[in-house]
Amino acid sequence: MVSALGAVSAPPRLGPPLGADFFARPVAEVAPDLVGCTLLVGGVGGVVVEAERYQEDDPASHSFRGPTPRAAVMFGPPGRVYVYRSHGIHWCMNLVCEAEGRGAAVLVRALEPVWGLAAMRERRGGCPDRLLCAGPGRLCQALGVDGALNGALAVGGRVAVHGRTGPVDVRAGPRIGITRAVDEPWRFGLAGSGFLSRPFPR
DNA sequence: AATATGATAGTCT
DNA sequence: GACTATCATATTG
Repeated sequence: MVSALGAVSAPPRLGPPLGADFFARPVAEVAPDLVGCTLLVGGVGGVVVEAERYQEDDPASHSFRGPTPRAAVMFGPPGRVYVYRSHGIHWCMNLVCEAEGRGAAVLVRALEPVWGLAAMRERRGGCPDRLLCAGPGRLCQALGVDGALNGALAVGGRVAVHGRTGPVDVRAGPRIGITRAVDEPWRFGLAGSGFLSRPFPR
């Protein structure tokens, strides 16, 4: 399918539902692998076009200082959702990776909106479609994600992740909005997507 | 197009 | 008391 933007667009079908085993791997593998997968919350969502990797020995990660009350979910079992509030205003959504006891997760930064467009447009107040889910705070608003979802399963039920339906060209670059470990190329994105929070340099 | 700024509240030092 | 894994709007070139 070709979107109105002419950008890479997802087929209107779902790959196989992913189980906890997908997330029970090193976050260095899961983060790039997640690009091209489909994230649904209550049947609303789309294709992951941008994600960032965070891990325990990473000074930019909430898990860096150990399992504080906020970061506890990051140290829990893989395949769960870690939601935190950013700058007092926005919610941000992560998918917990690696074995229980390891503080690793992938921040979902942008989706290509595909399913539940009407609901997303309403929640986002009628902004242009390419900005519906272009950023971690924006996509949480579009999908109706808030703190109540923190710790919930992401492998069935209200939150589900489905595998890719075709080949994917993944780019890597430095993460956004952090002040430590700024040079680590741990942001991954779908090459050429028009739904990124920011483009990747050529 | 690039950069600046204010909103706003939880978390950690 | 300082610092955010942000976003929308405003301003400047």
